[in-house]
Amino acid sequence: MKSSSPARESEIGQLLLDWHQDHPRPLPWKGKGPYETLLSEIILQQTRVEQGLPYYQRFVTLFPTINDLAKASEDEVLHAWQGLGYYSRARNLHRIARTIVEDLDGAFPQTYEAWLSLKGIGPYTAAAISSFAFGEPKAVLDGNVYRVLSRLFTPNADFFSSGGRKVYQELAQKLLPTDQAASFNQAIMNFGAMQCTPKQPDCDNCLLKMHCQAYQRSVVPMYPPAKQTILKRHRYFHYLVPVDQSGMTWIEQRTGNDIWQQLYQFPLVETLSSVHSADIQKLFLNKFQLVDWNTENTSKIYKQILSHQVIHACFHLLNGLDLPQHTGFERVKIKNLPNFAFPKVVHCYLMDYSIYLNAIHQ
DNA sequence: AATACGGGGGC
DNA sequence: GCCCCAGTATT
Repeated sequence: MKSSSPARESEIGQLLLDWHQDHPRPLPWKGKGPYETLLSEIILQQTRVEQGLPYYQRFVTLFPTINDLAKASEDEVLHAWQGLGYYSRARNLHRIARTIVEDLDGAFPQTYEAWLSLKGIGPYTAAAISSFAFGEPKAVLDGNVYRVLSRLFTPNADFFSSGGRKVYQELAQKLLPTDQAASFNQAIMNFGAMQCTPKQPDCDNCLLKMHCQAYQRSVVPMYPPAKQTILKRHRYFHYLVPVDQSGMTWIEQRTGNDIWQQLYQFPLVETLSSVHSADIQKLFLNKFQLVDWNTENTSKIYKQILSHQVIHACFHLLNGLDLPQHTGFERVKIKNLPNFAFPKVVHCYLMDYSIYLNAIHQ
């Protein structure tokens, strides 16, 4: 670790606070109560301010207080969330509101640990809410803070591992003046968003350049280090949805040391490169050599599906069926399959004894 | 440690 | 069109 001293750390902390004073970013949830803080922080998880803003406005209009949010049905909350993505955030937010109103008598948690114990609140959000709304001296560590710290101190630690993240958390904590936690957390995040930007940061006009290790060594573009990318290969999943005259289909259970262990799926052949339809058919005939089926019919039924999202949807469907717990093909009544839609990627229609899978794009 | 969740933005 | 994004829960 590069040399650093408490005096230097507090100087950097003060400079960030000064910068924040000179570069205010007024947002509607600033300086409001814990409810508005909670709303904004959940909405802003993985979401840009510009995208989240209209949703924040919608929520404070529809649900002005935490009591209104707790009283609302989950359906109403999800509807207000529509289009924002990561919908479990909405469910968690709703549950948190009910917990606070019903279990905590309307008293908001105040400490970092208390917030952290709620589902949907992780280390970042717990630090953000407890510091913004209650002055808890806990440093936030989000993507902006990570970038700023990385350039300032160029620590030899991998942010994307649990141990490395701890190094960054401690760096941030050391900079935080305990009596100005809220302002400091705002300051360092805004500094990352506005000054110490991912691309083309304005280093010439940066009031931290004297303290910035990356700048001093002229290696700012090298920081923060990119997440080491594990070599990704394409996997092509070809599903077959066979249906016989009696309205039965086949499914299989995944085995082996791979994703989705033990989960059920439509019969699958996997290839490492894309394959023409005729060749896929041969692969399936090979796989099903013991099964007597009508090639002419089935050839029209299978579809080549490349997205793993489809697999995910498949096991949701198939898990709902009561199946024997052993490996191999199972016969299932096609008419017993529930009427379902693959979320976002594929719609499934049941027509006569055939299933058609259609890729759709939203 | 790896994976899923979901939109929008950038190349 | 494809790749990326960095918070949280789950496995």
